Amino acid sequence: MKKKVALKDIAKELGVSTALVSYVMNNQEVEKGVNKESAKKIREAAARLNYRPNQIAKSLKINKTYTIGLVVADIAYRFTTGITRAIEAEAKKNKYTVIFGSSDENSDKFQELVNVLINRQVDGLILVPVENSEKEIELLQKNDVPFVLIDRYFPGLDTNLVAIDNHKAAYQCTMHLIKNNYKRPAFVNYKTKLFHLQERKYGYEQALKDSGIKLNESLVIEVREKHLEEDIKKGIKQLTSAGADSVFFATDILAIQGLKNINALKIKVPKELGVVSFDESEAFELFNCPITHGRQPIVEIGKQAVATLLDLINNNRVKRKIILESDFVQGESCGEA
Amino acid sequence: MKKKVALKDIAKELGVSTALVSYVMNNQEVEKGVNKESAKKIREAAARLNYRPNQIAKSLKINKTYTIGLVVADIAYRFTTGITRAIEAEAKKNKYTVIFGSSDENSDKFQELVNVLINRQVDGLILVPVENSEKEIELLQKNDVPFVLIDRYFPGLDTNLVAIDNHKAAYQCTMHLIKNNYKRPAFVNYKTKLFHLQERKYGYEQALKDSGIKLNESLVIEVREKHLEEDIKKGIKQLTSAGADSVFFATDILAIQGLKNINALKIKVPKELGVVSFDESEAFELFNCPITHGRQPIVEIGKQAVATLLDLINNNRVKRKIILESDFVQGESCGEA
DNA sequence: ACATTTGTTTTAATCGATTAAAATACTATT
DNA sequence: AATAGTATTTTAATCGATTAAAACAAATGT
Repeated sequence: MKKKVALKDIAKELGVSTALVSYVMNNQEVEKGVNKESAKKIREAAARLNYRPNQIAKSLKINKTYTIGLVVADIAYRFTTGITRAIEAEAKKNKYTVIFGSSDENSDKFQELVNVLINRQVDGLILVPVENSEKEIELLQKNDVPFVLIDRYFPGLDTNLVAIDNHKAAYQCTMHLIKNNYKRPAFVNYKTKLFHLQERKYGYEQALKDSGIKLNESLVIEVREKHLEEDIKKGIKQLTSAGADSVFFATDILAIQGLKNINALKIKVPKELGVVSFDESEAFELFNCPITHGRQPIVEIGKQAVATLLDLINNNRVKRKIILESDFVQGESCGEA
Repeated sequence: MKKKVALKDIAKELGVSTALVSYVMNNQEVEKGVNKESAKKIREAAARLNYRPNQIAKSLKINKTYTIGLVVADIAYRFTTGITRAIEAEAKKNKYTVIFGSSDENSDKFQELVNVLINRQVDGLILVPVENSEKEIELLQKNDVPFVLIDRYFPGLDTNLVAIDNHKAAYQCTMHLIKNNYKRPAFVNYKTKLFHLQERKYGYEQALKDSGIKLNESLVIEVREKHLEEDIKKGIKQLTSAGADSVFFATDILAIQGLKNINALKIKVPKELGVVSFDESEAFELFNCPITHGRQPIVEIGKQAVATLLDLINNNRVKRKIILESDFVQGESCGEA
């Protein structure tokens, strides 16, 4: 790479000091009372030499990088692409850049990523925490690193967060099945300790309870993330033979895998099996019928997360637990009501 | 944020110089002949004070950030999630971090992203160029910025690149239809100047020619990216009424939208219409039958791109145009052969 | 003529690391 | 005790910016 042009080079070229050049390059010519002629010459020289300020040197001096670190759970999730877009857009509005990494639901990788980002002096972090990452989160807290959790959080930790009311959302989805006259709704979830997915389970259970339907353990399927395809296949078979008349998938990924198997078994949706999913997927578009699903306000989550983080960074000691409502999108996969 | 612990703080704590601490923190104690006792004390103090090296200060001094800038075309593409994963993994093996941004197929945003990354002193760039970004690419070349183009490139520009043989891939896909006795294969593509998509078109045309099938303009659909849904809908109607017996979609996104419409029109695949796609999508899993498609060697593209870029960065003046072969995945959407 | 004011520019320290070269502290040898 | 040799540590410049404070220059007032 060609040697880069520095402030010094412009200064030398014109026989002025670097201070003057710096003032002009930062558009402080008026405050600092730089002669108009000089400013013009400096600007011209900068353009001529194709000067690009070294952001790193600047950051070192001002102790601020205007960078947000974002750690997502898996780059392949639809939630991830959405939230990344939303956060990038919102950050940009505030002149921040986003550096981004995916933990792939692995707590070691999560920790490593967080450390890399901190070493790169990001001004703050937006995190989608993974299973077993509480310790790392606590450490961040202890070290006063500005951060906001999104999508997921730990009820035992008093952190800033932006998420949705998963209990309510799941309750709503399950209730929708029941109201549409399904008597034996099954539930497919990950086998996990993650709070937000536990909440979805409790929501499901609460809906059954409030409707006087007895919880049937063989209608609750919990699959291992590492053995998704295998476990889902078994799960769908189990719930059909256990007499489920409908199923609520806790995530879009689970729904896709589930529907794949439902297709393979030639089970008709919604006639033979009602289906509700939480979160949607592009894949749903190719299914025989539109899938009814809960929908997260992704853009809003991104906005709130960035806003909260910037407040933290600017030393406004905020404490915010923002719980947003999710939408519900009526499809044709479980009746019309 | 709590004031961070610097080298100086450790040095002061122990009453030694920063040089000594630096040597130990970089595991150069043996080369630099640091006393074992001292090294131990320094390490302990670093741990006790929770020292985290300031990567920015280091980068400024050594004039290297160990960072690769990646600009993708759209974060929602499946190609993007795959290539990002592959590049991140490969970069990590070489102790590089990836900073990443999405241009959303917009050349202004592309240019802006490239500039942000350069100002942040990335050591090099991996770029998926967009329409009308030639000028920016030429500028990079003129300024000796190390970069590698992937997926797409400009035949008029002599740059390092890693891509696939799109002509051949499209030829193969089209030929597959013809060999399976389809006489009137249609082609759905974006309306674009992008070379790689033009190549796919030429591949389609060549296959027809070599099979003695006359090119029928009304079987070639070109949709505007900004009006995808609208144009695809019209296009599918057009090609069916023009008597197409099969269709080759130039990308997975086009295929999804196309199949959605094919479903809506209750056209049976493969009986009434054969389908081949280039690139696959998770969505295909929910279609009535597995979709036959060309597949890019994404991991390999990522590996080669990183390898080439690192060679460039390390001043090995390489010139590489790596054109990889794509695979072909047999489904059931256009016969069995 | 000198002090004061206003306008413009420079000086020099600083951010947190790295590192070549110099300095200092030991040990061993004669 | 002087010298040489080795081991260990410190000094100080540097990367490319920022910025408070000092310096300089020209214009104005008395």
